[in-house]
Formats: sequence, C-alpha cells, structure tokens
Amino acid sequence: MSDLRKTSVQDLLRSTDLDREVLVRGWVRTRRGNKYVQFIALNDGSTIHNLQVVADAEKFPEENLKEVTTGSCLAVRGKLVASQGKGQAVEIQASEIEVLGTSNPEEYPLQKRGSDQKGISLEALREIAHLRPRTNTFGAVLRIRHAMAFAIHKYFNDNGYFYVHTPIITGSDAEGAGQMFRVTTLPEQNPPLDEAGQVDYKQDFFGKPTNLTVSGQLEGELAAMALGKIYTFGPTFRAENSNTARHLAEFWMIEPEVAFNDLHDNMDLAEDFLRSLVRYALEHCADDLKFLNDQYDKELLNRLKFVIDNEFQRLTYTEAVEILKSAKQKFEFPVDWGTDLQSEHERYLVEKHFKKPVILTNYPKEIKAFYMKLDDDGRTVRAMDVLFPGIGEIIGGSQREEDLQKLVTRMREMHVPEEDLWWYLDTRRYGTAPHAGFGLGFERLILFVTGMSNIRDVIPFPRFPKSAEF
RNA sequence: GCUUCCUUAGCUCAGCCGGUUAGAGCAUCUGACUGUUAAUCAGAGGGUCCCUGGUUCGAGCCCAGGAGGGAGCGCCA
Repeated sequence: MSDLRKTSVQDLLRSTDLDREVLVRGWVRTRRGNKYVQFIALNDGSTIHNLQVVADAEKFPEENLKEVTTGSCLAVRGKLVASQGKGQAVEIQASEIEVLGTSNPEEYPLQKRGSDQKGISLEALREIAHLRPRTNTFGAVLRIRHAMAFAIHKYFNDNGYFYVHTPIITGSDAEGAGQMFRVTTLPEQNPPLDEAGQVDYKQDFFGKPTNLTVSGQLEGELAAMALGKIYTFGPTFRAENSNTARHLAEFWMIEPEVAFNDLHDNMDLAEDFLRSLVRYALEHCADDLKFLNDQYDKELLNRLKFVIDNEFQRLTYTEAVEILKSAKQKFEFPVDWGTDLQSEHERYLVEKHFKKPVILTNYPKEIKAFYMKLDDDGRTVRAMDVLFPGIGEIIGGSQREEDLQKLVTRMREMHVPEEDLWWYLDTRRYGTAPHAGFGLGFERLILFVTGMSNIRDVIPFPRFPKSAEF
C-alpha cells in the first residue's frame, strides 16, 4: 500500500511494469465517452502529460461518475495496463474512483478547450491567476521555472560559489537602481513628527527610514571580499511606474560577485552561466518546452539550441554606436555617443545586425552607476549589458571600482551620499581587491527559456502598478 | 508617466448607415451512440453590450468623463 501512495502520473506513464494495482491522485482535465465506458484525462502536475483512466460505466454508480467533471479531484485505484487506444502507451483500468473534491462545471472557468482550438487567453488567465497553474501552459512554465532555479544553484555550487542571503529590508536608499517601497510601522494617521514638522523616523520600527531592497549587489560585494565567489538569489522590489511586458515591481534576481575577476572574466562567467542554464532546460524540460514550442513559438527550440551552440557577440558601446550610425535603417531616435541606447537600437544590433546575443561593454560613465570601474580614458566604465533577442537587457553588470579615492570622487559627482554607504566604502579601505559581478533578472531568463512574451506570465503572482491581487 | 488600440454570453469573437426581439463557434447541461483522443450527432439554457452622463423619436453603435486590459516607449533586470 505504501508503494501505491508514491505513484505519480509521471511515474506511471514511464512505467513498463504493467498489470499491477496502482493508486493515483490528480485533477480531471477532460472526460468523454458513452454510457458504457468513460475516459478520464487525469493530471497531477508531475508532467504535462495526462494519464488516461478508463471506467466501465456499469461498475460505477451514476452519481459517482457524474461528479467526475473538469477540474474535480480524484483518487483512482485500478490496474495499470497497456492501452487499447492509440493516444497513449498505458492507461488505468479503474476499479475505484473516489471524488476528493468536486468542481461545478457551470462555474469552473477552466473548461477544456474545444474543437475550435480557441482557449482562454493569457490576458484572461491573469484575472484568475489563482487557478492558472492548472493549465498546461502555466504548468509547463512553473515546472521550467523550478528547473531553472535549481540549475542556478547547481551551477554555482558546482563551480565553488557560496549562496549569500542579503537583506530584504534595507536602511539605505542610495543603491541607485530605482524607486523604493517604504517599509514602516508608523501609523498612517498622525505619525509622530520631529521639531521640523517632518515624520520622525527615529520612532519607527528600525529607528530610521527603511525600504524593500532593489538589489543585493552592495551587500554581495561585502561577502565577495571575504568568501571570494558568491551569489545571491532573492526577491527585489522596484516602485517604478513601469508598464511593459518586461518589468515587474517584485521580481527575483541572481547576482554573482567574484573577487579578482575583471570585466572579461565577468563576461565569460555570464556567457557560460546563461548557456549552461539553457542547456539544462533542454535536457530536463523537454516535454514542457516542446509543448510551448508547438503552442506559442515554433522557433523556441531552435533559438535555445542556437544560444548553446554560438558564442555571444562582444563589442564596446563605442563600436555599437558606429555600427548604428552607419546602419541603413532609420531609427526613431538618433544615435549619439554619450546617450543611452534605445530599445530599437538594441533590437537592431541583436536581431538584425548580429542575429545572436550581444554583450555591450565600456559605456560612457555618465549613464552608468557610481560603483563601476573607470576606464583609463576617464570617459567610459567597465560595464557590460547582455542583450537577448525579444527581451533586451537580460543581464547588467560591471567590474567594480576598487580604488577608494576614485570611488568617492564618482559618488560625489553623482550625488550619492557617502555617509549612508560608509560600510560599503570600508571594503575599499580594508584589503580592497578587483572584483566584478552582474545581475540576472530571473523572470527575464524564464521569458527567454519559455518563449512567453509577457513577464507577468512567467511568475505565479505578478506584482505591477495597480495590481497586487492574490 | 507618455502614445495608441481594445472592453458584447463562462471563453474566443461577429454585430452593416444609429432602427424595433443582440448573434456565432467553443464550453456547460440534457438525450443518443460499446474504446474515446479537438470524440461524434441532436436539442436546451445562458446577456448590467465595462461604468456614469449626454445627443437623439430611438444608442451595443455617436459624444464627454471615468474604470479595466493589450501593445509600444521611458525607467531597468
């Protein structure tokens, strides 16, 4: 009986040990048949494939089968047998069907897709995000999401990196990565005021203003200056009013930080990391990827294979500007050295000119963050952006400025308050070292690997402006 | 935040020049059919035409405001 408890749809579909009694539990996707025999497609989330349950109607009371509707939950006992039908190798000849949970078909919104093949849209599914994991699409996306999270930890662990937990609540708002969400326990009505009439955060929970983190990088650098090779993988929060298919207010970020790495090491790491993740997905998520490829994007598998077979194109910002200036294509926005590239420019480089992932480096210092290492020419910094087709920037990173004086100079130029970051500057005061790192947006990675087109469809419960349901 | 498009049955959509009782396909329900695979066949039920106000003899359709959604842009990962 304990053996029976362990069976999953995945295990049963792969099984060659037939004509044995099994117990399987799952949710009904569809039921069809006649008054003599019923066919139930059962899914338990272990795989995108369904297990066919065959029920001879005469063996079951009518009320029993009547409750077996799309969305209901069953425990089925029966014999695993070779299928008489053509759609599947094995099926269960049911001897007992227990309805664990009914699902009113007049109300349950995720009814089977009909013969017209027009299902519920991804937009409509966002309105019922609490139920959408039960669809094939979101089942596939969530299994792939899991596999990628695991592969990330595996990659770093296999390569000698340590996983560091950086704080979610931060006392500094000087990281420069975007607007922050305030964290406070002060009362909304009549908060305590100081002598100047401002809200007195000395009386707040932490005794100072605090926010949700926008990045674990600065704390990650602290750890890298002791452990050598570290990475973070945690939630980050940005209160930007961003309304695009590539931004979330709450997203997960992976940030490796490596002592003694320079910009080239950083690029090598980013490229090897991304390629190994895509390879992992192709090796471990074949069924789900095939479904997404067939259903949404016929080029998905080809694109993934292309990425693991081809090196990324590396060039400097200055070289990119020259290419864009001599391009025959007309751009809506002009290209000029010193201004940041627009989406259309990045897309041109990745999708038209090179037709492969691109790593752009050595941007003008004015358009990048204060902590990036200044190049010898004094005009550019050792930044790198990895640009992917359809996604744009998937990774942003840099070699960090390890020289205390140069770093302080940059902070003053960019009006970053030194006093708030005294602890960060201590890394440059005591045993400073060259180091480099980057941030990978987890959901953007999942966008690329799944071929989904909206980032709100690759996270279970998306958070974006005006939306925090579920 | 800006630009632009959209909102009609559970879902996907049609709805002509503003005209009287708002349609289709799928889903659901009922019935038929001895192994289905997008089952098939027959029938039935199902509507705050996003909301508010206006124009008009008359508004799903025209106008104004609002709400929600999509795409693009900016910010970035």
